[in-house]
Amino acid sequence: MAKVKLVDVAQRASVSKSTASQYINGRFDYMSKQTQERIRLAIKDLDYVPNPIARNLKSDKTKTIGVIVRDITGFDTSYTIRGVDDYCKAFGYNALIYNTDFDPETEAKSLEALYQMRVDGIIIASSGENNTLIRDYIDKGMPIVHVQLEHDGSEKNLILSDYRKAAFEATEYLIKLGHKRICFVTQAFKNVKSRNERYLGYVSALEKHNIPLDKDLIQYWQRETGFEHAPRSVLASNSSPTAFFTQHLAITTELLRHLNEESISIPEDVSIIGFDDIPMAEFFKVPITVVKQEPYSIGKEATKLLLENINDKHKHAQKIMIACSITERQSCKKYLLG
Amino acid sequence: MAKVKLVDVAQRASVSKSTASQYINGRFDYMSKQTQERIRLAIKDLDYVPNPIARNLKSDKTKTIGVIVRDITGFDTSYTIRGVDDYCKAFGYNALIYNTDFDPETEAKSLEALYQMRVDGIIIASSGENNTLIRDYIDKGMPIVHVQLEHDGSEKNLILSDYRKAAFEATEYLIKLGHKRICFVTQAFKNVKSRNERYLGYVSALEKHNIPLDKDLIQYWQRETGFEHAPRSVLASNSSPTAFFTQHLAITTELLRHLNEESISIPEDVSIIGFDDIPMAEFFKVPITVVKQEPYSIGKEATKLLLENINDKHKHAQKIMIACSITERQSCKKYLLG
DNA sequence: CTAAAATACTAAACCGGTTTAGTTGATTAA
DNA sequence: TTAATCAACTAAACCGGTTTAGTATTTTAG
Repeated sequence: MAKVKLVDVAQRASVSKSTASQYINGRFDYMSKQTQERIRLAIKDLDYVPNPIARNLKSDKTKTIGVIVRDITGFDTSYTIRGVDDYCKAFGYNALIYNTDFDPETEAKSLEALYQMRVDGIIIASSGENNTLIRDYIDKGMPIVHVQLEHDGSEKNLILSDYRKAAFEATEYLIKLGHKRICFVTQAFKNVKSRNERYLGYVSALEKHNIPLDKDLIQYWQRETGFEHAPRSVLASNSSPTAFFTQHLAITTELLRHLNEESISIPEDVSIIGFDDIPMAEFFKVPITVVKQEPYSIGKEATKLLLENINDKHKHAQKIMIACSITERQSCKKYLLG
Repeated sequence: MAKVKLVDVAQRASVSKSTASQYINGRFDYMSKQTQERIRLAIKDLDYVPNPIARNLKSDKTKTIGVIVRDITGFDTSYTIRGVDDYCKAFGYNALIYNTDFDPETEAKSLEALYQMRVDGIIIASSGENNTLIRDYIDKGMPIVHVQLEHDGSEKNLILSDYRKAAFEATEYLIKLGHKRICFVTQAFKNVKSRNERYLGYVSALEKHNIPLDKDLIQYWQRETGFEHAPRSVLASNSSPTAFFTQHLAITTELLRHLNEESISIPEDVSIIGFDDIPMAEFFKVPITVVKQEPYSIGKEATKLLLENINDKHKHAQKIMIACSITERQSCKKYLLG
């Protein structure tokens, strides 16, 4: 590869390495026009390209950040990454992606790998299982920005959707269509504040419209095992919901699959609104109405915040919330009965 | 951040930097057990982590590869990236993603950026507009593997789907359903061999079944301007196709949109088979039958080949083709008339 | 008993830049 | 006239490792 180094340039321009280096870095303060010209020519003639590794060694900066996500092939995730990457490139940074596949151990390993690699900072959509570990890295001086997920609330820098407001609006949207028994389908709350926020939004919409909260309408889903209670049986139960409000694309997808299998029609038999936009929804048998997040903006904002943290160590922590919006499609119908 | 360096370890273990370095690199050949133990402890006590930048400087390797794609948010592309990344991580490499958004100029810039960064190699799904440039980089010693696209055939290392076979099979699939007038919808061939290969597959299936080739059934689509002839008018023309065979997800999508708008039913009015799998196809009004590529495998194989090239300079070039498969859904029906 | 070989290390050069602390000759101010 | 200032550079240290060449001591072979 390119074997031309700074000494070669310096020699050809008949100056010292130091002067050549100054030129490369645009510090022409005490350098005659002729010298500048000579160096310029030498660089051009030799096709010289500075070695960033050597530079980084001295500066102790890598101009690289790490991004830890669950899976880059996720629809929203891929856009978050795009946002991160676009912002990075615009400021001369590179992003290294680490996929955890929802495994906290892989997450911990990724964190350590990025730390050892001495990336300048990390953006993480964390599992919540490694909170102490993450705090350790922050204490060691690694700037870290959380995205998408807030856990115990100890996160200092984070960018997320305004989950509470979004859930409130989605719930109210259904209520205004006449729905009163709305099934809220979520993953176990655990210590995930972002999930709880959605719940609070749901609850406050019910409260505003004087609809009593029915605990049986809170249904749980797990990535590994699916629904705790089959959607069919939930529909047939006493609480007999007229609408589902699913909290993740994965839940929406699995619900749709279940309903299809049971030949339960949407929106005739039950209405659905889901969190997260759906690819190619326009071609669905029933295009699903969703609460759309802004993954691209989240990626951009997260990177912006991270770079600020990297370049200004005493920047105060920030929590930024990004509005969601309802994309109305055809999975919710007016429910006229009491 | 971690300020502990090799000297600190050496000092604490009362050995020289050299010996400590040997230990770090697992060369215990001439080192007493006690010394090893002392160094081991020193590393542990000090929580020492070697600085990869310093290492790279000496080895002139970055343990990083570049990946140039059109857009990481693409469905297939995201899986290709996943394949690349998984393989990379397994061998201690990192992948840097560069999105070009189909712009040859951005592609050229990405190439240059990666070159300047001294990545160990590059995987590229190229536009075909920068072939000479790419050749220059190869000549400068940069290992480059092409994926997904073959252009003038001068590409030495490449991994792609077996387009000809796949197109043959898709066409034959339609023929066996009774279709004779199959509209082949493609981007302009230009010098893109991969597109031509598909065409050849289509043609040879027709030949095998003694169906004359009708040039009017070759229809063109462009990313910026869409269809050259509206699908509606193609259907109404003399060649009146009974099936469409679209060569890209983007084409399939736009065709679907057109047909929807014109209330042309699939598969009643016309059958469709498309290249590239479709996300969430199971929930479509009409789930589309597709020729599925294996983007994940392509990513893996490409990386495997690239790493081989990086570590064995005299490896001979390889062209690897990966089989596609038809995923039968509901967009093709038997066509019984002549 | 002695030379050769093996063991267990270390000093110093090196990777390719950046930066600090000078140096030199010309100009300016007192 | 002479010290102080300034313009235009350079030598050498430094970043944090790896590697080469070499040294001192012990063991083995003849």
